[in-house]
Amino acid sequence: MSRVVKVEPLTTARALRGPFDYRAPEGAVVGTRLVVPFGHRDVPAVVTGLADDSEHDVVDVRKVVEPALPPELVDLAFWIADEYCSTPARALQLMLPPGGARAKTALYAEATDAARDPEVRLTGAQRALLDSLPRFTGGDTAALRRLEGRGLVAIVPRVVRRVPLQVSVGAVRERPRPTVAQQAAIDRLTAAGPGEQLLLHGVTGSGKTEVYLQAAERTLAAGRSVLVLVPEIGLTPQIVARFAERFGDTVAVLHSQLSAGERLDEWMRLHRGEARVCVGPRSAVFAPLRDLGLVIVDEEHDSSYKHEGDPRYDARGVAAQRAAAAGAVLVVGSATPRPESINAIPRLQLAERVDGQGMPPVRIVDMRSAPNALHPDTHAALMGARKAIVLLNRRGWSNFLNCQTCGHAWECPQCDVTLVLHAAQREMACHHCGHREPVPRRCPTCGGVSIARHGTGTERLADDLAQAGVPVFRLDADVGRGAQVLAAFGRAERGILVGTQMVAKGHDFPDVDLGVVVDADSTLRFPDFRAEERTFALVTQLAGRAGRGHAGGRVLVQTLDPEAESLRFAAQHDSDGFLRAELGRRRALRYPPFATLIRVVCGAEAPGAALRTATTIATGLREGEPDSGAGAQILGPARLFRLRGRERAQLVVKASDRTAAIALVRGVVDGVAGGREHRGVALSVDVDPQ
DNA sequence: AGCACGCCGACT
DNA sequence: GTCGGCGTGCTC
Repeated sequence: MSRVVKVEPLTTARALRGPFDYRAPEGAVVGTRLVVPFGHRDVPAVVTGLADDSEHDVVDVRKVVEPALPPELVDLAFWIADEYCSTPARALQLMLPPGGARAKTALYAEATDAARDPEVRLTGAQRALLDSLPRFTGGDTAALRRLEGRGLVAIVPRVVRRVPLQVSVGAVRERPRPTVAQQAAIDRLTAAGPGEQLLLHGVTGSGKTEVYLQAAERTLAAGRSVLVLVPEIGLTPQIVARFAERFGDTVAVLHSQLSAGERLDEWMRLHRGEARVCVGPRSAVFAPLRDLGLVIVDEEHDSSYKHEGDPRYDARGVAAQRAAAAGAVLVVGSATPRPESINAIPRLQLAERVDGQGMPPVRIVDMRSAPNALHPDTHAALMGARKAIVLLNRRGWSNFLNCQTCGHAWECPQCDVTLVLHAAQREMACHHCGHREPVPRRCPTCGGVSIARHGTGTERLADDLAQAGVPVFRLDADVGRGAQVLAAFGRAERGILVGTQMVAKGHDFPDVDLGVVVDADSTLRFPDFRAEERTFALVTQLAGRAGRGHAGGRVLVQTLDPEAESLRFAAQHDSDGFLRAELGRRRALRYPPFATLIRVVCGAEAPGAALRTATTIATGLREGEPDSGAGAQILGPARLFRLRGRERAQLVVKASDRTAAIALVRGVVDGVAGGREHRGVALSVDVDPQ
């Protein structure tokens, strides 16, 4: 029995990391959760190791907290801390069971032996009540309490499970007969050995989900568990429903739209091994599944797999690590796989839709001489369509207001961006920090009353189209229940679904006959090496949503750059051509997957502090680089726009040796974070930035 | 990161 | 006289 536990206190400080030693409580193992006295306060903590003695004077822990974390998740946390240049404590925070709720109990009544005595005198109602037991007391608590008082009934609290899924019991759908291509993929997946990775590249509608389901079925039959990651569960209820339908109670879901209680209960079902399939978004990669046999990452190109807080983990990378550590098979699937995946993972293809239809024709619409947000041809097509999906990646009414007299532009007081007009709320909002202010009546600088509204967002476009007399359904972060909007659009005979990127995800409606990308340049012009990939994926995904019905369909893509390669390939549905060209470009420019990028962002309120710290880090990196073996270029530092009142600066490391580069950055950043001259500067390291 | 300790200025 | 400013140092 070890006498000392090695403990990681769950603090957020970069400069502070364990392990710290405490006297081992009874039964402590790796993963045991604790509250420990730390400094002048009590702090939650996790046991990360055991030892016989310590060089410190150890003290007792305050308490042991149930349930413990599975030890594999403790290992995974250390891997994340290293891989994403964070700390073990921050990584461990990600693994904790959902907080803010306790197990729910209700009163449960059972008849005692005394109740069986024929001498007992009861009214008819009491007899009926006794005969209905055992059950939860429900509305009969008072009556049952009276019987309890006579010793005829025992009432005890019992844990009740909160159930987030409506599993349609008995509605188990006939499983479709796989196509030849699906069967080949299923067989290949089933034959895959421990730790093997496969990429399922299937066009929209090619039946990837059925392949996942059958692979999952075989994994479960072999006694192992299955993890299924999806981009955003609110917009992809269909895949959850299909897993639930096929596997019933064995499926647990974990996502932010569940109540805290539901989330805890689902987590506990996984922890106890009652549920052996977990479906969820990014954070579900930390689900406490045991004996993992299959990890599925659906829509693997989706950027929501990247976490934007510290640690800035990539759930795709974490999923691969988890699968490798568990000896599980990893399957990543997409109609538009990332160049990284194509380069690294053997591919299984599903080239045909299961309904045998081809892809809809895509036309590129040249906007260079069009005065309005919609080209006249687009407008005409929309008026003639039965059901259309219109994608405009800009929320609000218009994204830029200025005074026609003096030119004053309205900007966020905290961030260096313009405020976006939201007409329905009669306010202007900053999309970065959430700042809001009323719509101005006059210019604060010159008093002018003529204010121009530039640019078109989803709110304005939806309004314009509704004016034209077509039923419009708007879907973006400003409208509450996205699933309800999608359901209403699905039921409608006719109409236009207008929205941001989310309209191109997950759902499928058989009768959509037109897809429109209003402003393909909004992703294309983004100053980012993934701009081409994003644009290609967006157009291809939208094309996949249009033309599923008998009438066929078509797609219009408005752009100021009709020659853009990503649009040309998307219009030809040539994903292999696109990937070949994109990989060539990435190789030439030394971008991922041919190099690793690491971004370091410094932010501070004090003027100049962020840039000063970034410069110190850049200097440190340049000095350390020759000995590191990372083969790294250090780009920057460069100023970023101000955010939430904080000045920011970033630098980027582009390296050949990933592990060496991560070690180099970690060393320099931890050194700077530990020193006091850069206090007040927040440091964020992003390995593989999006 | 917190939190306490400690050593200096302007108020009841 | 004390209340409290935030510089400095520590957390098994």
